[in-house]
Amino acid sequence: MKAAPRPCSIADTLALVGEKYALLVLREVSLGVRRFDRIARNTGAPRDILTARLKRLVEAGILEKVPYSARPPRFEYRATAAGEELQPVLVTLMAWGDRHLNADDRPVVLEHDCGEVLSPRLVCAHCGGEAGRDSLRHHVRAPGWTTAGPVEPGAS
Amino acid sequence: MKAAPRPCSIADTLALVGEKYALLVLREVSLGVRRFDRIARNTGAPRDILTARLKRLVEAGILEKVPYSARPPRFEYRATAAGEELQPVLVTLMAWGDRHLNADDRPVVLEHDCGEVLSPRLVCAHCGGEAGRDSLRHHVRAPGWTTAGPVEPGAS
DNA sequence: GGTGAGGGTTTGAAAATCCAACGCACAGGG
DNA sequence: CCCTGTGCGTTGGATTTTCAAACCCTCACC
Repeated sequence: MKAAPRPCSIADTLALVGEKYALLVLREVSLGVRRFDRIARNTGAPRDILTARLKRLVEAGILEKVPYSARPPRFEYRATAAGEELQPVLVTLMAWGDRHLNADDRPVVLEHDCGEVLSPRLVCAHCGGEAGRDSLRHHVRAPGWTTAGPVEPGAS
Repeated sequence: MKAAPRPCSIADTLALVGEKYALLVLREVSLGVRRFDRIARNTGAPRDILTARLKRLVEAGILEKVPYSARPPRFEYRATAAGEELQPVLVTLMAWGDRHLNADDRPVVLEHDCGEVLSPRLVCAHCGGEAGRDSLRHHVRAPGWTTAGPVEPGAS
């Protein structure tokens, strides 16, 4: 055997949406841009790559194809419920980039219902307290693994 | 000209951490795994790729090299403040994978200070209200762009 | 009948990935 | 001293992906 990587939902999620352009496609769909040509232009993805990404995202249940014309057969792409649940990922990535890369002029600003510009904060749904590094503890449940690595750090 | 993609902090952030393995490296570092060999094994990244990713993340100010042995010269990799601010991204990705891919047996569980298993929630730091799709409005500030796309949808 | 839009597929060159092997610097043991 | 092992990479070559541009097909419209 040749040492499987750590079992992890982050890795599993990235296997679906971690390829180049996948999250940008989702961004466009979230913005209401649902057609092939527009998504291609707005993301910069080559058309053949976009074809592959859309196919994968549809198979993963993140997007769905909805017909908007029968003849010729034409579809648009919409986020499913699962797809919409990825929005916090987009928002969080955007907030990081706004802070660290585009501090002086943000390309897009999100306005929250309350009227303020959104700065997103991750909290515990249960107690409402901040969910930051210092308030979290990892419990590795995958058999054979610990926080540091595999139990048997070499052999099989 | 050949049509630049939409200016966007999500894209800018992904240009740094969107390559394969980059976020998994950050995951390991966040878990306290800081040395080359272990990161390689736990993520599954080929060693040459890992070299490239670490270099890029260090240059981006997300990780830093800290010497832990002078002779032979050896370094470990730690998250900078900017790097730690990416943790919400990891947590959010993990939550999605836990819900949609590993619902019946999560490889890793996060426990919040309050004693409960964390389910993360994104809120507005200002008012504390949920920051979901329906409570957000996009304002595109980049010149020449609207929510739907470029102002002049073809020409330059 | 010609033109144009929408949504892809094809083609071939360029870049990134993967994996195994190698290199180097040192530590520890015999 | 010699041999082995560990840590951290680098190198070489085969394999995949990406990319950009061109092509194709179906219709709508004039």
